[in-house]
Amino acid sequence: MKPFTKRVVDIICAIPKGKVMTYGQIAKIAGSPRAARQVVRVLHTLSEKYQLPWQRVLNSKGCIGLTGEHGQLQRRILEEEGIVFQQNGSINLIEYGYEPLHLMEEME
DNA sequence: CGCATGACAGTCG
DNA sequence: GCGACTGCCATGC
Repeated sequence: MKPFTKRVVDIICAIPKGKVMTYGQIAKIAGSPRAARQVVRVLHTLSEKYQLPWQRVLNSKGCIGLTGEHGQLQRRILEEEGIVFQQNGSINLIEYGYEPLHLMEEME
């Protein structure tokens, strides 16, 4: 596990219940502002090996990237977490977006 | 070792 | 505000 990947995992695990984060946000905090793709890969790779809260990770549009059954499942889980979806099918990042500022302080 | 890819993001028209 | 293009970086073949 590379440092970046580990960092991403740590950040994702740090997301509290009822909050969500975007791939770009996670990537930026992890140390690579342009590594949203790697965050995606980490989720794909580790979500089945570890118990990562992948359902709390969304894209910059505040919407789930999946449209299949996994997407439906993710949406259902988020609703269980207390998150309310908007009529456009996305989530209000202003309210549910999680900003782990304490992690950024450690970076400094 | 080089090419292709990916649950994305940011910018441009 | 939305659709198309490009950038990024690790992983897989």
